[in-house]
Amino acid sequence: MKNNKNKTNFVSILNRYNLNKTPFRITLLRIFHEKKKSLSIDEILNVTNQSINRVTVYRALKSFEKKGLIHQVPDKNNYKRYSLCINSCSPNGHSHNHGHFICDNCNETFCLDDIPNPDFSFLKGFYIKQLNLTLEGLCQKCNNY
Amino acid sequence: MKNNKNKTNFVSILNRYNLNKTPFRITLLRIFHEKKKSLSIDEILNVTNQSINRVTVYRALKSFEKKGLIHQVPDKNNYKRYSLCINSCSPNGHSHNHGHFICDNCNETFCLDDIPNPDFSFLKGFYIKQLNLTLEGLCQKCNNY
DNA sequence: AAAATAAACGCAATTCATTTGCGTTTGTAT
DNA sequence: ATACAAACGCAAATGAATTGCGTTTATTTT
Repeated sequence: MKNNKNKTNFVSILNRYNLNKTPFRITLLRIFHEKKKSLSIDEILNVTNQSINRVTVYRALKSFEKKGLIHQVPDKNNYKRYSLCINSCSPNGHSHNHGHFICDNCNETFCLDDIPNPDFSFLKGFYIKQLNLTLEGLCQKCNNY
Repeated sequence: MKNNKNKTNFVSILNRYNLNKTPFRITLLRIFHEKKKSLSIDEILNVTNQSINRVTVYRALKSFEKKGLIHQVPDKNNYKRYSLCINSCSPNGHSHNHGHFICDNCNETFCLDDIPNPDFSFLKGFYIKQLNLTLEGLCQKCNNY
């Protein structure tokens, strides 16, 4: 029951974002919701047990991004990482005011949903469209060992 | 006179950071000081009129970074970009509290030296080593047209 | 100041994440 | 049920960054 309900839920999300509902894309959306963190291509492939072609993952991520369902997040190693959009994203553009914490040790990425809004009034004449904030250091788990 | 003085200055900086003083590395350091912004490999090559090999630039940047003279900054397109370290960087580690503004139009990158320090006390248990702040939008020049 | 050693350099070749081409399969709309 | 568009898998291509290696230049030692 629960699974069925969730699946329906993911399907309706894909519907809302005008994305085709293939088995893999439903799975991909579920993975993002379950992991609650940013994901790299390899992390996705590991979860899916390599049953899906790497190129398919790249293309799915790209179309998810284009429709405003996920967004790219910065990564230490200049690889691509994606994270679910919280809100106010659309095919016309992304707008994010949440930051990311990347752990130097385990390489996990955490979304910081509520960053205190810094005062950028000193940037006279600049039009600020988007704020990207990335913290690096040690996450709770790695900091304790 | 002025040029000579500046050159001496760059040489002494390279000395302080234990870097070899080849003609190109002196030039590279000068470029960073003149441009006062983050630079990509291609931007550097353009300034040097392609008179230097691309691989040499990559290696110089890497050794500058290793010694704590420059640091990598995030880039929209996942290419490598580097920026002068303001202070408190060493071979043992980088620590930056300044942010960067990237213009969507002209693609210039501006260092924001004094960001108001946001309050991250809500990140209990996390050890924050580095803060990367990137703003995207339009710079003064592009905003006025 | 010359010789010895280490680092920087240029070139060609390699690596590796990401993208593209294309024929086939699957999802969606008529 | 049929037609059309999008997704898929495979192989090949792209392109930023790295590596190997022989040569040149900078630094250290004598």
